[in-house]
Amino acid sequence: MHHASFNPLPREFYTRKDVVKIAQELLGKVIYTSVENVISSAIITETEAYEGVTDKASHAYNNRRTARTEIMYMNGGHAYVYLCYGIHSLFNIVTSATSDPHAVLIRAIEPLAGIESMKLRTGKSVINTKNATGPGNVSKLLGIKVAHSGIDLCPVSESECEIWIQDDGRKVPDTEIKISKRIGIDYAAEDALLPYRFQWIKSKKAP
DNA sequence: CCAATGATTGCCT
DNA sequence: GGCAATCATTGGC
Repeated sequence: MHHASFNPLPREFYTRKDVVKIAQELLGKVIYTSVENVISSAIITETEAYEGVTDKASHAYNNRRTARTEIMYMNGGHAYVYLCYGIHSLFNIVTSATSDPHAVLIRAIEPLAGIESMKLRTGKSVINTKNATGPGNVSKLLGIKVAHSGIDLCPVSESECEIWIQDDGRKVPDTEIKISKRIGIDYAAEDALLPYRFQWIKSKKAP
């Protein structure tokens, strides 16, 4: 049922205009990382959309361009990774076209593979394989660092890529998607209320 | 040059 | 619920 052969999402998935729709569709997709000769993977279970130049919560609000945010102006399908609070690397996926700086923040995952490496990276003896929450933790588990900012998520060959995302066939029912306002952006005034946060809350199986 | 700060986390009471 | 940790980035001087 779930196929895990190398099959990255195509560029066209990321270059669409509607970052909110893409954020929702990323639920159930699988992130793969190949760092330090280890493959890790995890299902995306929580995302947030950041809607470019019109979104007060976005780093690119009002066409703000700095060395850091320049990555957001790349074509869809690139990684935008930045350091938050001096401690945490936050992994985002750039979407839409070149010069339209949309991005999706990955906030929680369900780890699948590379669990032993995740233990080493986090220093934890137990990894939550049901729902590992927190964007800083996501990057730590998968080995994603600020140095990955700007890399292409649409690689041609498996050998030369460090991060990519696949649709491995998991269906996320609309009834299992919780939509709410985004976290930690109180400074964004009325935009802090936008329903741009998506969580896959799996229903418990019947006994 | 330099002070302020953040798309957070984990540990405290 | 409160709050400290910790530093690259940012913007102002």
